[in-house]
This record gives sequence, C-alpha cells and structure tokens, in this order.
Amino acid sequence: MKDLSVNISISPDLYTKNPESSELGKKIVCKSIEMINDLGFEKFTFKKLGASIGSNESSIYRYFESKHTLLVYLINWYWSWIEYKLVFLNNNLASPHVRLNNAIQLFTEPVEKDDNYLFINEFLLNKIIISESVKAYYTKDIDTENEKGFYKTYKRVVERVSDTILEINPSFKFPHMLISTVIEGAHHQKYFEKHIPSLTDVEDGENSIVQFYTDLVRKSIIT
Amino acid sequence: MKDLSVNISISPDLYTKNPESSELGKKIVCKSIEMINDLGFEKFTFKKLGASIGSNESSIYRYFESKHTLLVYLINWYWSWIEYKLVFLNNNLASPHVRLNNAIQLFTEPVEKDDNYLFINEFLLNKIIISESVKAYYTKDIDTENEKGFYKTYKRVVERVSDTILEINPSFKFPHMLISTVIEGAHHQKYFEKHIPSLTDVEDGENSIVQFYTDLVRKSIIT
DNA sequence: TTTTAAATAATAGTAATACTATTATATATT
DNA sequence: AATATATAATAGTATTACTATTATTTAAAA
Repeated sequence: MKDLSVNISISPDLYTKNPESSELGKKIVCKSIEMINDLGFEKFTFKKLGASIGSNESSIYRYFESKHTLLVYLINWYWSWIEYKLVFLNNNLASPHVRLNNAIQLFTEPVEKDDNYLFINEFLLNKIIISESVKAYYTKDIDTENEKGFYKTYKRVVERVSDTILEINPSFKFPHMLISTVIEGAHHQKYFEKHIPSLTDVEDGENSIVQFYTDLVRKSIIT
Repeated sequence: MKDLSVNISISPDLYTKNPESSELGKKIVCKSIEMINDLGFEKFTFKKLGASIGSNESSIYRYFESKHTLLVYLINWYWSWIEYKLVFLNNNLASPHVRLNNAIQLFTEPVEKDDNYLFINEFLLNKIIISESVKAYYTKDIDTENEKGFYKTYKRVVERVSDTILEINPSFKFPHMLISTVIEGAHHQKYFEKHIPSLTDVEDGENSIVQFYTDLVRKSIIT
C-alpha cells in the first residue's frame, strides 16, 4: 500500500474550512493529535494548540467550530482510513471467512503509522480513538449530531463487516452487535492492559487481544 | 430481596464526608443522580445541584472534593449493589453454568429500581453508568486513581465471575477479558439502541442483548 | 440552660475555559 | 498597484471548578 497517496476525503459538515487546504490547517490537525494525546481531551484547548503551532486561537476557529468538532473530524478521518485499509485488504478475496478474519485482525491488532498521510500520525490517532472517542459520542447532542452524519464513517465500517458475517451465516441475528462489541471491546482491552490490568488477561508480547476476538467471532457465528 | 435493608458500604477514600451520615448528604447523592441524567456529566455543576436542593455549592464540597469524585462514588455504589445482587442470586447454587448465566443476565438485562435504598434510584444510576462512567476512567489521572482503589468494586465483580468461568473451563485463557467485554459491550449496545441504532441489532420488545451475550459467553468458553 | 462545637449557608474571589467580535497585518491573486 | 483573502492580535464575555472566609443555624455537652 506504499506511495499510493489516495486521499481520505472528509465530509464538509465536519469542518468550517477544510484543514487540508492550507499549511496552517494541516498543522492544526497534526499538532492537535499530539496534544490531545499528551494532555487528554479535557485539558486540550485551542489556546494551547495555537501557542504550540505559533498561531492564534482565533485562527483555529476558522477551521473548526469547537474542540468537539475537531475530535469528531479526527474520528471520521480514522474510520475513513480504516475503511480504506479494509477494502484494500479484502479486495479480490473470495472467501468470506478470510475477509472476516482480516477485518477482525485490523480492528484488534496494534496500529502503526502509515507514511502515506504525512500530517497524520495514525499510531497516535488510534490512541485517541481508544481513550477519547467515547467522549465524542456520549453527549447529550448525540441525536442531532448522528442525524447530521457525524458518525457515518464508523457505521459504514460496521455495516461492511456485518455483511460479510451474513455471507457466512445468513441466519445470524446480531452481526452489527457482534462487530461493534469487538471494536469497542478491543479498544477497552487495550486501555485496560495499560491502566486497569485486572479487567483483562493480556500478557505482554503475545497478542492475546487479536486471538481472543478472532476466536470469539468464529465461535459466535457458527450455527 | 425485599425489606432486607442491607447497607452498601463505600470506601471513605471516595468522599470527604460520608453522604449517608446526613440528610444533606443523601439529598446531594439523590439529586445528583437525577441531574447528571438530565444534564449529562459535562453540564452538571455543583452550583446547579446546590440551587436545586436549596443548598449551597460550598456545602457540597464538604462531602465531595469534585464532581469527578462524586461520579466515582456513584460508580462504586452501583458496583457494590450489583455485587450484592450477584452474590445473593447465586448463593447455594452448585452449578457454575447456572451461576454464570445468572451473572450475564444481571449484567445485560434492564435495571429496575430497588426499593431497599430509598435515596438511590438504581434505574437512573444504571443510565449514568451507561452514559457517563467511561468519562470517569478515561482520564489522565487513571493510574493514580486506580492505585487509590477508585475502581476496585468493578474489578471485584469481574473477578468473581471470571472465577466461575474457570470452574467451568479451567484452561480458558481470557475470563477477565470476556467478562469486561460483556459488561462494557452491553452498556454500549443499550446506548446504541437509543442513539446510534445502526451499530446494533436490537429490536424493540424482545431482549436481544441478554440473548446475544448469553450465547456469546456460552460458545466462547467451550473447549 | 447556657456554652461550645459542628454543620451549613452566604459571599466573594480566582484562574482558566470556550468561546465571539473587532481590528490590524501579512500574503496571494488579478 | 489594487484588491481580496488569510491570518494574527487584542479584547471581552459568561461560565466553570474551584478556594477561602465569615456568618448563621442546629445539635451535643457541661
């Protein structure tokens, strides 16, 4: 997948001015990923971001309405990227079993930086998805934002993999529930591994999370 | 379990002054549950809480150091209550299969109010656990707070059920991972059902969530 | 019953947050 | 060189999440 430079396009509803359209915009996105990681979403502010990129708070507001919409933008970028990887990975593969396993692996394995997108550090972005993304959708505004399509990229990924499950077992009743359980579950386990280890069983080195969820899905969908 | 009036005891590390020791303290807890539900955790403040119970912001600070610790208190109360229900439910039952199923059902079925604890509305408290509890442990302070025992009640519940899994299959490698996946998963699914339905498959009326997770656990632990 | 202590309420104040609005300056395009 | 556009600087606002101090009420002890 090297040097393909396919570009991830993000719905204009998610920004005021497209951050990819200028150097400043790219800096905002790039540095915000670092800062949200370092400070956590609550302590991250546009003022601090402005200071660290040698720009001004008010200039950032010309790109994003609020720090919340910036987070939603990052989440959508992440899921667009995952969707692209998923489609590419499974292209021309006939076996739904193989395609499903690939998907589960993609969702559960550690994420590495993808050098095709220079201003986005996917490794750090994945850490944001793990630690901060629930803060984006567990709010009182969820219903209006969901209507506006704020979460459609994530939903589309879940839909794709659900379809694969139905190819394997058309009578399986809960494909979406299974996939969103795996995705959210893997995020939690990765966080627990580092911070609340007694909620998990991950032993350093071996990749228990991939193994656990691959097994879980395989066993769940058999008739 | 009626009229037993067993009392839930909460570690003194979780409050400055025990809210159960006074009328004001009980009002604080009782009303905070309502308000966090109505406003969401972000928009809930001690000032608003004070106003609505005819008391003062500063008085609330004599019970809880911050709104964050109040949330942690509520989470611990919830898990102590669940732990009590779990132990009671499974007392004298020999079959680990039955005990495990009971536990999964307890974690996934809708929660109803328990009239034994007058100042706590468990139905609303469960909604807080679903929508707000991740905000308590997904913070930069997690490591120090975990050391202080802020999440031990939750961890103890997971431990108990993990033990039951090991009774059924002693060679199962991921009991904690499975149980925390079920608990967190069920919370997510209940939220998705109401707010992001395309991430789930819950059809009104029938209890798909209980069914899905009961099945998932049964199939996962077989050898 | 009075004294004393403890709990609660009221008031004021602080630094920071999450913005908005306005104006000034720099940069790019015509 | 004129014009438009992007960015930066400055100031200002209501609210938040507190802390500190003092006043008042209520309860317990002498």
